[in-house]
Amino acid sequence: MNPGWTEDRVGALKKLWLEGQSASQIAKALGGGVTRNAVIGKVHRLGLSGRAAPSQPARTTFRPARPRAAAPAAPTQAPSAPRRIEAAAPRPVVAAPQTPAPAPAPELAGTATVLTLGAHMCKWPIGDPSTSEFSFCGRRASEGVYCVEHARVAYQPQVRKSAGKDASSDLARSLRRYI
DNA sequence: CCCTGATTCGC
DNA sequence: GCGAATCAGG
Repeated sequence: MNPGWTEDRVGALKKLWLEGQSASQIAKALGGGVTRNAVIGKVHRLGLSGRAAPSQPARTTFRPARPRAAAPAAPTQAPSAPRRIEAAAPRPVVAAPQTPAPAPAPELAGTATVLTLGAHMCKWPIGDPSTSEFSFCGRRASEGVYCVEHARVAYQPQVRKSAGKDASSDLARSLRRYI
Protein backbone atom coordinates (compact mmCIF):
# COMPACT_ATOMS: atom_id res chain seq x y z
CA MET A 1 0.00 0.00 0.00
CA ASN A 2 2.39 2.65 1.06
CA PRO A 3 5.42 3.15 -1.16
CA GLY A 4 7.72 3.57 1.76
CA TRP A 5 9.42 6.87 2.39
CA THR A 6 9.73 8.36 -1.03
CA GLU A 7 11.27 11.76 -1.61
CA ASP A 8 7.98 13.58 -1.72
CA ARG A 9 6.60 11.74 1.25
CA VAL A 10 9.62 12.64 3.30
CA GLY A 11 9.32 16.20 2.03
CA ALA A 12 5.70 16.36 3.10
CA LEU A 13 6.65 14.89 6.42
CA LYS A 14 9.30 17.53 7.03
CA LYS A 15 7.01 20.32 5.95
CA LEU A 16 4.08 19.25 8.06
CA TRP A 17 6.27 18.48 11.04
CA LEU A 18 7.90 21.88 10.93
CA GLU A 19 4.48 23.41 10.51
CA GLY A 20 3.58 22.02 13.85
CA GLN A 21 1.32 19.21 12.76
CA SER A 22 1.15 16.36 15.21
CA ALA A 23 2.52 12.98 14.27
CA SER A 24 -0.93 11.48 14.05
CA GLN A 25 -2.16 14.28 11.82
CA ILE A 26 0.80 13.88 9.54
CA ALA A 27 0.26 10.17 9.40
CA LYS A 28 -3.29 10.72 8.31
CA ALA A 29 -2.26 13.39 5.83
CA LEU A 30 0.19 11.02 4.23
CA GLY A 31 -2.64 8.78 3.24
CA GLY A 32 -3.10 6.66 6.27
CA GLY A 33 -0.62 4.12 5.00
CA VAL A 34 1.53 4.99 7.93
CA THR A 35 0.88 5.23 11.61
CA ARG A 36 1.88 8.04 13.89
CA ASN A 37 4.57 5.78 15.25
CA ALA A 38 6.02 5.45 11.81
CA VAL A 39 5.97 9.19 11.43
CA ILE A 40 7.64 9.77 14.76
CA GLY A 41 10.21 7.12 14.03
CA LYS A 42 11.00 8.72 10.69
CA VAL A 43 11.14 12.16 12.22
CA HIS A 44 13.72 10.98 14.68
CA ARG A 45 15.72 9.19 12.07
CA LEU A 46 15.79 12.41 10.10
CA GLY A 47 17.02 14.23 13.15
CA LEU A 48 13.99 16.50 13.20
CA SER A 49 12.94 15.98 16.77
CA GLY A 50 12.04 19.16 18.49
CA ARG A 51 10.36 22.08 16.85
CA ALA A 52 8.99 25.51 17.57
CA ALA A 53 5.36 24.91 16.83
CA PRO A 54 3.89 22.23 19.06
CA SER A 55 0.60 20.56 18.55
CA GLN A 56 -2.76 21.87 19.48
CA PRO A 57 -3.88 19.49 22.22
CA ALA A 58 -2.20 19.09 25.54
CA ARG A 59 1.49 19.54 25.31
CA THR A 60 3.85 16.85 26.31
CA THR A 61 6.07 17.06 29.28
CA PHE A 62 9.36 18.76 29.64
CA ARG A 63 11.35 15.65 30.16
CA PRO A 64 15.05 16.12 29.50
CA ALA A 65 14.89 13.25 27.10
CA ARG A 66 16.43 15.14 24.25
CA PRO A 67 19.45 17.03 25.52
CA ARG A 68 20.37 19.48 22.87
CA ALA A 69 22.40 21.25 25.49
CA ALA A 70 24.09 24.01 23.59
CA ALA A 71 22.62 27.35 24.30
CA PRO A 72 22.32 29.55 21.26
CA ALA A 73 24.43 32.66 21.23
CA ALA A 74 21.66 34.85 22.48
CA PRO A 75 22.61 38.48 22.96
CA THR A 76 20.95 38.70 26.32
CA GLN A 77 20.97 35.33 27.93
CA ALA A 78 21.20 31.70 27.07
CA PRO A 79 17.87 30.02 26.46
CA SER A 80 17.51 26.72 28.14
CA ALA A 81 17.22 24.74 24.96
CA PRO A 82 15.25 24.57 21.73
CA ARG A 83 12.72 22.38 23.34
CA ARG A 84 9.10 22.56 22.58
CA ILE A 85 7.34 25.62 23.71
CA GLU A 86 3.91 26.04 25.13
CA ALA A 87 2.19 27.84 22.31
CA ALA A 88 3.88 29.54 19.44
CA ALA A 89 1.18 29.08 16.88
CA PRO A 90 -0.75 32.21 16.19
CA ARG A 91 -4.26 31.92 17.39
CA PRO A 92 -7.24 34.27 17.43
CA VAL A 93 -6.90 34.96 21.09
CA VAL A 94 -9.00 37.61 22.73
CA ALA A 95 -9.41 40.80 20.84
CA ALA A 96 -6.13 42.35 21.75
CA PRO A 97 -7.08 45.90 20.74
CA GLN A 98 -4.10 47.75 19.47
CA THR A 99 -1.29 45.83 21.00
CA PRO A 100 1.58 48.25 20.60
CA ALA A 101 3.96 45.65 19.35
CA PRO A 102 7.21 46.10 21.24
CA ALA A 103 8.93 46.28 17.89
CA PRO A 104 11.96 44.22 18.80
CA ALA A 105 15.11 45.91 17.70
CA PRO A 106 17.38 43.74 15.58
CA GLU A 107 19.88 43.82 18.37
CA LEU A 108 17.49 42.93 21.13
CA ALA A 109 16.11 39.46 21.40
CA GLY A 110 13.57 38.05 23.77
CA THR A 111 11.13 40.89 23.70
CA ALA A 112 8.34 39.12 21.90
CA THR A 113 5.73 37.37 23.97
CA VAL A 114 3.28 34.77 22.81
CA LEU A 115 0.77 37.54 22.29
CA THR A 116 3.01 39.90 20.43
CA LEU A 117 4.90 37.35 18.45
CA GLY A 118 4.18 38.00 14.82
CA ALA A 119 3.98 35.48 12.06
CA HIS A 120 7.38 36.39 10.73
CA MET A 121 9.14 36.78 14.02
CA CYS A 122 11.72 34.35 15.26
CA LYS A 123 10.07 31.91 17.62
CA TRP A 124 13.18 30.92 19.47
CA PRO A 125 12.25 30.53 23.14
CA ILE A 126 14.01 32.74 25.62
CA GLY A 127 13.93 31.76 29.24
CA ASP A 128 11.65 29.44 31.12
CA PRO A 129 8.28 28.96 29.42
CA SER A 130 6.66 28.50 32.81
CA THR A 131 7.57 31.95 34.02
CA SER A 132 6.29 35.35 33.04
CA GLU A 133 9.80 36.22 31.96
CA PHE A 134 9.45 33.84 29.08
CA SER A 135 9.62 35.41 25.67
CA PHE A 136 10.71 34.81 22.13
CA CYS A 137 13.61 36.06 20.11
CA GLY A 138 11.31 38.08 17.91
CA ARG A 139 13.76 38.96 15.21
CA ARG A 140 12.92 38.49 11.56
CA ALA A 141 12.23 34.84 10.90
CA SER A 142 13.87 33.93 7.65
CA GLU A 143 14.59 30.24 8.07
CA GLY A 144 11.30 28.57 8.89
CA VAL A 145 10.10 30.03 12.14
CA TYR A 146 13.53 31.12 13.27
CA CYS A 147 15.89 33.92 12.46
CA VAL A 148 19.06 32.97 10.65
CA GLU A 149 21.04 32.71 13.82
CA HIS A 150 18.64 30.45 15.66
CA ALA A 151 17.80 28.42 12.61
CA ARG A 152 21.35 27.20 12.64
CA VAL A 153 20.93 25.62 16.03
CA ALA A 154 17.31 24.71 15.60
CA TYR A 155 17.47 22.74 12.42
CA GLN A 156 20.14 20.15 12.80
CA PRO A 157 19.93 17.75 9.85
CA GLN A 158 21.98 15.17 11.67
CA VAL A 159 24.72 15.81 9.16
CA ARG A 160 27.79 14.49 10.71
CA LYS A 161 30.45 13.17 8.42
CA SER A 162 32.64 10.93 10.47
CA ALA A 163 35.73 13.05 10.46
CA GLY A 164 38.02 10.37 11.71
CA LYS A 165 38.05 9.96 15.43
CA ASP A 166 37.42 12.50 18.06
CA ALA A 167 39.59 12.42 21.08
CA SER A 168 37.15 13.68 23.68
CA SER A 169 34.58 10.96 23.33
CA ASP A 170 32.03 12.22 25.80
CA LEU A 171 32.08 15.81 24.73
CA ALA A 172 32.31 14.97 21.07
CA ARG A 173 29.40 12.62 21.36
CA SER A 174 27.24 15.23 22.97
CA LEU A 175 28.32 17.86 20.53
CA ARG A 176 28.03 16.13 17.23
CA ARG A 177 24.28 16.37 17.32
CA TYR A 178 24.33 20.05 16.72
CA ILE A 179 27.58 20.67 14.98
C1' DC B 1 -9.58 7.98 28.18
C1' DC B 2 -8.23 11.31 25.05
C1' DC B 3 -4.02 13.11 23.37
C1' DT B 4 1.24 14.21 22.74
C1' DG B 5 6.23 12.89 21.47
C1' DA B 6 10.30 9.55 22.93
C1' DT B 7 12.42 5.37 23.07
C1' DT B 8 13.29 0.57 22.42
C1' DC B 9 14.14 -3.29 19.80
C1' DG B 10 12.91 -7.13 16.62
C1' DC B 11 12.61 -7.25 11.99
C1' DG C 1 15.89 1.79 7.93
C1' DC C 2 11.49 0.73 9.51
C1' DG C 3 7.66 0.90 12.82
C1' DA C 4 4.80 -1.59 16.59
C1' DA C 5 5.07 -1.74 21.27
C1' DT C 6 5.98 0.56 24.96
C1' DC C 7 6.98 4.40 27.84
C1' DA C 8 6.14 8.90 30.09
C1' DG C 9 3.55 12.74 30.53
C1' DG C 10 -0.61 16.39 29.85
